[in-house]
Amino acid sequence: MAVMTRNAPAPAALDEAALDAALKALASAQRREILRFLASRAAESGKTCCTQDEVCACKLSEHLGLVASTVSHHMSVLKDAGLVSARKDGTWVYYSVIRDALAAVAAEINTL
Amino acid sequence: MAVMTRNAPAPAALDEAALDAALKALASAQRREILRFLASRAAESGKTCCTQDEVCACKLSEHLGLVASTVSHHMSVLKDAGLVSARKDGTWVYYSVIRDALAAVAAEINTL
DNA sequence: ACTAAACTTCGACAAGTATCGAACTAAGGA
DNA sequence: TCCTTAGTTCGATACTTGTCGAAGTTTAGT
Repeated sequence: MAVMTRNAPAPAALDEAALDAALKALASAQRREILRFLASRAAESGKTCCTQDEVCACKLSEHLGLVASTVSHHMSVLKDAGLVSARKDGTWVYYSVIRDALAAVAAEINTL
Repeated sequence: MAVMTRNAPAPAALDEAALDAALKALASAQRREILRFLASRAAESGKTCCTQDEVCACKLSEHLGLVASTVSHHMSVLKDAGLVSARKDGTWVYYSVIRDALAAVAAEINTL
């Protein structure tokens, strides 16, 4: 489900509030590192909690050296900004980047 | 409007610190409004202090409804981030957008 | 039911940011 | 020289953000 337009035609224009949230979310080195980590799929492959293109919060915690509550905070900022999606499965939460959203932000910057 | 397809060679990759400064600068509605205002050339034309593609600080102050010192603060954030350039002429300072810098930030976001 | 694991929410504190008014600097006139 | 105009710098205050540890929630296993 929800694979949809891989051809990424129109990333859908953002309103000012959405752009603001996205840029505030991106204006943090830790959160950009999270996005890069998700984008790289972290694919140290068959670990217990991560599938091929998703990463669980515990991996992020380990990777960044931050406690779980801090990671949770960053993830909710990214989620609220529409830059990542979360999928819960059992006790784990798998995150992945929403590439179209990043593309939309990039497009908005170019039209500033 | 919009001069469009400039050959946009290579906007030059940003290092992490430059990207951080640029995104922090962009993560403010007031500063984005400043960039839009500069980009539109504000060209209410032949006013006393603004040339065709540049805007003086006093115009920004008026446009945003902020006192001069606050505008000065925002402009130095934008300057330090490399997103605008300033040219002093007499008692006025003319600002203009550095479009390549915005393009570089957009490109970095797309490669996150 | 009890326990453990994986998150999230809450409360607190430190650090950073936005804004103002006041004081300062620089440039052009009268 | 004195005065005015355009901006910058400084100091204060209010707001926002990043981070932690502690407590709460949800899910799975025994």
